[in-house]
Amino acid sequence: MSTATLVPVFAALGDETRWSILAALGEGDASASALAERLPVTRQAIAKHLAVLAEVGVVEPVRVGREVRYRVLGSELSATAARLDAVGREWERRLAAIKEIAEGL
Amino acid sequence: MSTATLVPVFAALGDETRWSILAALGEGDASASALAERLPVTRQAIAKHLAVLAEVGVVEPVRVGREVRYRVLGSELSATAARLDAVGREWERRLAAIKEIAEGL
DNA sequence: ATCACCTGCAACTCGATAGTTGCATAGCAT
DNA sequence: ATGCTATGCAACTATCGAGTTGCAGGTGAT
Repeated sequence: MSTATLVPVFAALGDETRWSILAALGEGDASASALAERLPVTRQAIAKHLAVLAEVGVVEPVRVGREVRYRVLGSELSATAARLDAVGREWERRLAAIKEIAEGL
Repeated sequence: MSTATLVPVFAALGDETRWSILAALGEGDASASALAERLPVTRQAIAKHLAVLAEVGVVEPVRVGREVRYRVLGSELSATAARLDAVGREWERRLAAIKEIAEGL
């Protein structure tokens, strides 16, 4: 995956409310309505957040009868982390190389 | 570090312009003015972005005479990646445990 | 000393988005 | 069939943030 698709994931993860939703989902799959009972925001707001999270693949909708439960995809977070780590290491490598050139080694 | 400090980092990384700034800095430290010559935004906009990035520790200001150059701290990105990976793995672990209980194993 | 250049601060515009309320729709249960 | 509950869609508000212009203050060089 390219960094172009990486940025929206970070944008999605850059919101406290979404993390509280993810934290709640960490205790088991839940629907927007169920989450709304535990969080201080309305169901519609949560539904929007879930849509954002689903869009970037951090969360996955699962139909159960008439309700739609959401599941956290921790593997996606780890995959994103792996890409970020690669970027960080690459930058370290390049700057180290530049530093060496600057020092005339 | 807690996830409370993690969120602002993701918010900072959830912007394309900031990534273009980071990419430019990857070719060597540079000041806001220098970056403004290479990017399609004004110096002040870049200065704001650099302030955001510095605030979360992704970038570091270095005074060189009358100018302020910025350096990317790739290690910070890797550290953030490590924390995100830990969160992702923890979620996978918890959901796997819940699944086992649900299946009566 | 003066000029050129870089940084810093403030005020403003504007688009995106978090959040709300209201209503319509659809599926389960009795 | 009817009522309860869940989702979906739409319109609206308000706040936040990205970007701009303008100007003041500092620091280096000649």
